[in-house]
Amino acid sequence: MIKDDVLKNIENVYTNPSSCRNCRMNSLCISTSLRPEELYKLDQVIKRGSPFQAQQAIFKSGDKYSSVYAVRSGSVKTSCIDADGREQVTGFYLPGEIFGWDGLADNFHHNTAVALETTSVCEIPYHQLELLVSTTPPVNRHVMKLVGKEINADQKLIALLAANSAHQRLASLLLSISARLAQQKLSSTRFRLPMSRGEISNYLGLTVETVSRAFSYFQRAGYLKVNKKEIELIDKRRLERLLTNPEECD
Amino acid sequence: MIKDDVLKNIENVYTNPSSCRNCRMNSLCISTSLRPEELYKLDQVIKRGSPFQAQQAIFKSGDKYSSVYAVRSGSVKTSCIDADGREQVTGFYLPGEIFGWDGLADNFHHNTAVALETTSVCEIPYHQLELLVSTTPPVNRHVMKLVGKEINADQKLIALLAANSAHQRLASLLLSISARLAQQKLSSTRFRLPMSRGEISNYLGLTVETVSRAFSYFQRAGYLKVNKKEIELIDKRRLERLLTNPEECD
DNA sequence: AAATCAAACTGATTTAGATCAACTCAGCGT
DNA sequence: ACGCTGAGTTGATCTAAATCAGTTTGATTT
Repeated sequence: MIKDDVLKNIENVYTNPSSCRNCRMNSLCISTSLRPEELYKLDQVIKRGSPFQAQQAIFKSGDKYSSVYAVRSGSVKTSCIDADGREQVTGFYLPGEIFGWDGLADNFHHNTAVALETTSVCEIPYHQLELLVSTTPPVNRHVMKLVGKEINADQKLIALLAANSAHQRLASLLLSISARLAQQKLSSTRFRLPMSRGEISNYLGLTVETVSRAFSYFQRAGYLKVNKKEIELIDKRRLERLLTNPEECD
Repeated sequence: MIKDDVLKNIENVYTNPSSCRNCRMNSLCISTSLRPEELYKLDQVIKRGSPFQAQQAIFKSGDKYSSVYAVRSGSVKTSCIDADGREQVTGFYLPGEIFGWDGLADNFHHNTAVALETTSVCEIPYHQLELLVSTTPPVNRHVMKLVGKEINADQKLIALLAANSAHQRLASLLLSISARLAQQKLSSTRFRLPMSRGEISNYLGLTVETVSRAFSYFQRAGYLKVNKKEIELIDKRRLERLLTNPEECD
């Protein structure tokens, strides 16, 4: 019977280690709060390709928009080319996070997405997701939530860039990464930054020198320890206070 | 008969001056590219309240998210309160444009929306829109397009704030407003800015003094004429060149 | 292990825009 | 017709971050 077949597949969802059901990321990702039937449908639609190498593009600006992506392991930056032809980093994505909504408006990507290290992603073909959305209201609600998160993240960055000092911007990025790692039950105090100083400074609207000096200052002030990309947050409390206060310098 | 009733209502869509069908904005707004039946359903759902006065809030940060809004006439700013308690303007919305997606992620508004002048809006109750989305694929596609536009606009602003000078930022805002007015078949060279210098400078991550000086510089350089909020763009070409070039000063 | 090269750090100097301080001007109420 | 208020402009000064100019480190090649 067809019905038996479906049931057997639903069972697979429970045992297949690469299914959404068993994915370590599922609490953040697209499958959150879906019921088994919905999860099964989603699982059917997701493509799990081979990993991307560091610096490899997942999609490029101008590409036809066909999918959104969830980071499974590794990390990704998205960037666009602005009016004067320079790259502008618009986001960093860690495991469990979704990227690729930038093609929604006109079916072409405006961003380029690049793996920052060896990275595997789940590809969710947008056309399929659209079908799922229109037949399964909880999926619709969840997709809108994810898109909403992207909007809120972008607006948070706007506020950061418009009104905060170099120290505040870097502190904010470090605390954001820390909090996002915590959500994945990873250490929020010791971690390795997947991106270069150049990528950080570009994202924060600063120069590499300023970012480098900010790291040195934070270390001197005892807020953290840096060794290249290795970070240990020592006094998170004071970093947080930096964000709200006009900054008591040196 | 019920069917006759429906037909009669569809007819009303054609004659009722406040229906989406007859709205001057409909080429930009949510009703674009919808077929008569879909348009009719949308029309049924939209609330058209009495206009808001200047400075009046349409929704406030923390409000339960229940609707998105289309500007019918007038204009709106959205802003949020950032970490250190100061206001940060995140967007300006002109006739035909949609705002209010900031509540999508968690059903609470993160922004406050305020009328910049006497403004009338169409309110689209989100729950109803959600129903419409799940029963009418073209509506779904259109809603995703609109949300995508918001994401792209936010990312464009990120790039502007991260990498552009004061002159470039102001030029970019003026050209953006000009282009958006043109879409409404309004003059793209002579217009009245609905927002104050303070709101412009906040949005662009600058001070009022810097914005004021930039206006004066543009006028001296013959790019435009300013009289308080009245703007006449004289040399749009050169303003555009400002955005791409490292800026040939004075 | 010497040579090459890029990323990151640090110091000296410059500068765009912030800050501080007047001043102008258009309402607006009395 | 009067000051009063707040938005906007302009000028003088200050400063955070950019720019310019090395230096250090570490990875990769030979």
